[in-house]
Amino acid sequence: MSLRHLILALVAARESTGYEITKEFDEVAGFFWRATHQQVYRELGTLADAGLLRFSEVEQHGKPDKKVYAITAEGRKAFADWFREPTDPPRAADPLMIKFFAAELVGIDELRRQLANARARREAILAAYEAIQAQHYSEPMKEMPRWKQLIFMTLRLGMARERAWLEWADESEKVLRT
Amino acid sequence: MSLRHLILALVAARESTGYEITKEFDEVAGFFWRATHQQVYRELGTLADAGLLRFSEVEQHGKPDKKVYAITAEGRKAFADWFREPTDPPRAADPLMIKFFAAELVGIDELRRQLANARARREAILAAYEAIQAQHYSEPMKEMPRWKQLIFMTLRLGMARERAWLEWADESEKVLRT
DNA sequence: CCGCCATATGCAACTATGTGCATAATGGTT
DNA sequence: AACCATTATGCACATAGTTGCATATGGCGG
Repeated sequence: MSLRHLILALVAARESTGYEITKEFDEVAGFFWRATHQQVYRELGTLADAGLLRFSEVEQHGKPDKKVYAITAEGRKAFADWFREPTDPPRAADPLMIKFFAAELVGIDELRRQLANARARREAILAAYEAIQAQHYSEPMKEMPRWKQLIFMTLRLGMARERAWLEWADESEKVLRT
Repeated sequence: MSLRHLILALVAARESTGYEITKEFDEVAGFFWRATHQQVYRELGTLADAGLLRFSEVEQHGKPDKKVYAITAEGRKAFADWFREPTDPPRAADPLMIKFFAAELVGIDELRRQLANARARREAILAAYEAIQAQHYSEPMKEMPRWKQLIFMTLRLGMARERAWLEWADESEKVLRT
């Protein structure tokens, strides 16, 4: 599992509570990774049990108490070990492909509608990425600190992916018009 | 779940046994979808229990007996209903992005190695897709029957995806060299 | 004749992820 | 006073997917 390692990395970068990590996921959601607060709290618990994280309970006034998690030496080692292992390219299973595969059962018109719908969603995603770029990554890459370049490259992958998909959709629409 | 619907579509296209469907998955594996034989047999059972498929046991000589599954009217309807629902674009979570995100914890050199490794795998995948195209889809698309066009488009998406990734990798390698 | 391969099906256990619900403090809104 | 939003954490259950093991027939090569 990789969520485990992403949380490890987030906590390594900055000591955090489950709530804060969940918010980070919500903000970066889509162009990188997704996780619900349940998943986050559960993983934090598992990681703490395994000794890869430790936490201290912090009392607050005006807000409920919280648990601040920090990475341990063991956690750092586990992360580095995982990092050095080669990563399998993720399988990209798109249910829309099932619709292509089986379109003749239901009708090409309906497939066209499904494709148009998927296109609209993808266009919205790309627009959101472009807005993030315009807002946060408008300076030339050479001027960014290394950490920012790296995160920007993850956004660039998201954009490249959506653009490639949209070009494919153009081609598909052309074929379906015939 | 979508595997359910893919199996429904496969059985609708041609009455099949679990074994045959598993082989279809192995052959199409990667450019479309993946499933183990366990998953396939389990889904077939579930679908039959739900009345979306029915099966007849066929005795064979020289080979173990088999169950041949066919789609029911209910199954056809369930598939069509699913088809008409809009599909969420799948979240594309790539663990390599975690490595970009957290590279400074482990070192940029190691990230470069990981990127080179991922590139090699992606290049192999693209080469495999291109081989499939050369072998099975070498004629102009206009000359293909509709069903073949549609399946070819799923392969084209796989190729578009890998090419986009490789272009992104070029860009990333350039940035990491600085 | 022994082991391997292809055909054929399946259970059990585990991991991963998603959905729904529950709780609790405080401050602001209607 | 009732309700909602924000901060903060978590259990229980359901669904999806993976891994390991089990079983059975029969042909083929060594």
